[in-house]
Amino acid sequence: MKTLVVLLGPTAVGKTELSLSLAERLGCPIINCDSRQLFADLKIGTAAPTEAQMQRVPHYFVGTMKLDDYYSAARYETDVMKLTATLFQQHDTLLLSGGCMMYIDAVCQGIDDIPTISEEIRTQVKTELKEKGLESLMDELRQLDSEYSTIVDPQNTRRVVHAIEVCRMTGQTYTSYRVRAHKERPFRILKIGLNRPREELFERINKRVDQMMEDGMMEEVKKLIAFRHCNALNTVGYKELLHVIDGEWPLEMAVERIKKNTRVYAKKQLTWFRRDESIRWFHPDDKEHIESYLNLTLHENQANTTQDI
RNA sequence: GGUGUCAUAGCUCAGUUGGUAGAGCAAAGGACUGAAAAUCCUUGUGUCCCCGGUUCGAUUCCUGGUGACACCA
Repeated sequence: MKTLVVLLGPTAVGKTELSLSLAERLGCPIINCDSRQLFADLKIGTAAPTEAQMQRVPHYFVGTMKLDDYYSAARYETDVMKLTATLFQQHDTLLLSGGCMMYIDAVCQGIDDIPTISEEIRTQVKTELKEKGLESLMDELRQLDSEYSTIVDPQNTRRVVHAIEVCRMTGQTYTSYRVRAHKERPFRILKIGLNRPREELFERINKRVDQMMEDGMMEEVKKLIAFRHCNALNTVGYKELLHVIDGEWPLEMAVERIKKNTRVYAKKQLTWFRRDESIRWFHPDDKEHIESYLNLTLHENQANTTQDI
């Protein structure tokens, strides 16, 4: 039986470093699961694996996309399933590493099969939102999909808009697509969560942001101004520095905001992970226990397979 | 040494004409299915510096400490 080891945890906890040594130990490549490290031009601000690190261990889905490429959790699911099907022919174990909660779930549980919204309908709804406001869209949603309209957060523009897009696109309710069925995977999934005491984590975040600034984060952002309207740049670090470039914020304030927003992001990740009881938690420095846990579980697995034969 | 001002949440401070207190920032909790580092929701944490006095009641007024700051010597 094949096993996908999922290494997850809040930002800056130390996933990259540990993933390298685990991958070397397991003799497998690393599949990135960070929605922003996928973009080629967001190297410094997303703390993407460096050239040297990727030389040590082959990585997939790092820097593979352009800023204006369209991407989604559903595509990620498809891409990863395709990739693992190939890689598992040569490896018994694969390592997926990252902190993108929704992408992890898309791979581990699957995501509903919803048609991709056409550009036409997207702009249509967007314009209506601008002209008539969210309340009016909510009214429409009550008409189109009354069931979802009672569940959705009426203040959350994104959710309301998307539901309406699906209804218009398909002529059916969004609810009818929202089955949330757990998909069976042809491999076993082992989730390893990394976490540290808050204080420790926050200190690492603060230091890492300072380091990013030293490493030329500002220059990185300046080069990307032409792409500022891409969703990929609606990312912690980039959006704050754009305010500096626009002369709206002093640099110092932006750096503080980046630190704060990164802390908030880490908290959100932890909130999401907390409800996932299948995660086995470790301190990133506790390599010994992580490795022995992996050895034991993978070994056990092998023994069982042999017996089955 | 003298005089004055101040002492309230993790920080900066407001306030209570005496009925045990609230803003900003920081922080905490949560939601989440094709934009997810996105998007959205909720929450005030307190020996009101300490000992005593007045009072039914003191964080508030008074005496005395302690500490910080300013000015004068």
